[in-house]
Amino acid sequence: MVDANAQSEAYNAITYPENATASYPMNPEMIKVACSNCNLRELCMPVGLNHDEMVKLDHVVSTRKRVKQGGHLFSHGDPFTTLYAIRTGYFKTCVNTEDGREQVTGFQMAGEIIGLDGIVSDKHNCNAVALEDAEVCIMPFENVEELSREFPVLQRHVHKIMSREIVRENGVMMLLGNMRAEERLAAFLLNLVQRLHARGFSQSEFVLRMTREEIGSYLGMKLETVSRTFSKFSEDGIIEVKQRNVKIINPEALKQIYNPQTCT
Amino acid sequence: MVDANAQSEAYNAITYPENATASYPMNPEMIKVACSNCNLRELCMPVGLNHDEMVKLDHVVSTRKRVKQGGHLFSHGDPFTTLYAIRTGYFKTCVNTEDGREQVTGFQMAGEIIGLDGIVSDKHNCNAVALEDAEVCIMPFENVEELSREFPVLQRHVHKIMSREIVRENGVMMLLGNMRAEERLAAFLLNLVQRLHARGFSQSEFVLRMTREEIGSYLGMKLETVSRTFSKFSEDGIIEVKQRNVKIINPEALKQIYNPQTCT
DNA sequence: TTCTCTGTTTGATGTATATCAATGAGTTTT
DNA sequence: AAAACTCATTGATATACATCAAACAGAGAA
Repeated sequence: MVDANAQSEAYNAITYPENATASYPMNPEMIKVACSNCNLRELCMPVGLNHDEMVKLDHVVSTRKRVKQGGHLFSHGDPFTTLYAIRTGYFKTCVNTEDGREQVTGFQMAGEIIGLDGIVSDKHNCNAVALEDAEVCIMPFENVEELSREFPVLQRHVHKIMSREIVRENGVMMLLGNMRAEERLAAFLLNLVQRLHARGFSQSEFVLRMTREEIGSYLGMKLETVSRTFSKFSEDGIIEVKQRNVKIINPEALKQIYNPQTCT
Repeated sequence: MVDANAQSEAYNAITYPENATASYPMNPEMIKVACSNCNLRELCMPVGLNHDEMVKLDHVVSTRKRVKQGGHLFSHGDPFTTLYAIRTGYFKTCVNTEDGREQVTGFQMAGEIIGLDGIVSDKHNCNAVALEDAEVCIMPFENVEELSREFPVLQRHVHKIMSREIVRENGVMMLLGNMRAEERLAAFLLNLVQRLHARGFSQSEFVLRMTREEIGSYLGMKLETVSRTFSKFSEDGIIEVKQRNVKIINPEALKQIYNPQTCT
């Protein structure tokens, strides 16, 4: 029903120098990189730069780094030095209570920026875990700030990224505080499909990268409730679900269930 | 048991030119202002600036504005042009669903910055409502960005403020997604008292500026549950409550109830 | 193939919190 | 001072979701 690998591999096709790792013998996971010919540019970098500016911007990103499925890009308490732009793969960010409860605070995909939580205290305040083998661009925050002072358009872009994250979290608070299970899951699916569509994927079919438990953690419900709500949607003919393969049959019905907040 | 007005009036004592409003005849709510002698400086501005830098920073803040209790500092959809630093009074920020449900996304007090939600789309994405008569400093975002490019210390400060908001919201997501009513209220009270203490108020006694319903909206529970939980804490000898007056008798017990996340 | 493991689905039952309802306390208006 | 209003408290009952439990499905490993 859905090609399980299409989402990831579309971006694995990006080329970079074959000998890149050779210049960083101490860390084979580090890879040299240039934004100016990255096809995710519009997703993670400001638009409307001239050639000179693009060349300078290349210096923001120093190298790349690979993270295996289940691996931590960073963990709570790690010193913060850099932001990361996701190139391929999916991540979750999460915080934990002392007694081991986990709250997923977001799912991130290609082109999205991760690590903003670390700026305030120079330490990361959450964990970033790869949901599948992933590759990120390393953007040392010193560089970002330095170039931001030089390029107002980059400065504005950085501010917008942070503001977008604040607004996104406002929306999650609304979900968690005011909405019922069906509304939460509808909102989640609509958001996911919208972001995938912006990356050139189908508006209707996709593969979930996370478990029912992780979805539940994000949406403040138990995995059984997530599963039951999927089944309910399926019985109602709104979606087709088979394990992690999802096909949206009736997006309008989903939108109706998710009484959309005026603030989106 | 608690002096209901102390919190507000402590900051009303700040002086500013008596004839300030006269220079803005078109809008008597606008008041000229200087940060360099504002006693909230350390709360809303970076520390470690020399005299010249301070003078320049004064230009970030153009004027002040008063908002009456219940008045909107800004509303969802309003064009975004400026950040606001709260000088006196308390605010809530909230978002609404189409069908009228409200989610309070935060309570803000003196020295805190409000309006970051507007940067991403040049429109405000939430409402800011004064919980009591309030006064804010207007900081046109153009000015903030311009001076940020000039002063790395201000730039870093702005980034930290935005990052802090992201981390705060992560914590609220944890509350809403994983915690029970008692844990939520304990966390809320501890956070409030900590912020008030940082402003020179008592660590134990304070006056709530918001209704049970607003607390409930913030914490994802109904006003009756908020009230019952207050009563429970009171019966257990952890706090004393009378209407909006709260006295914390046993802060350790509160901390124990609020199984603190490792991420704070 | 069969075994094992992890993740998913579905059913039966329990519970924290919501809902409905009435009373009470403070504050402002008349 | 009484009336009218908003906000808070408390009780009785309802319910959405959690919890407990068992079966099931797909992916690797032996």
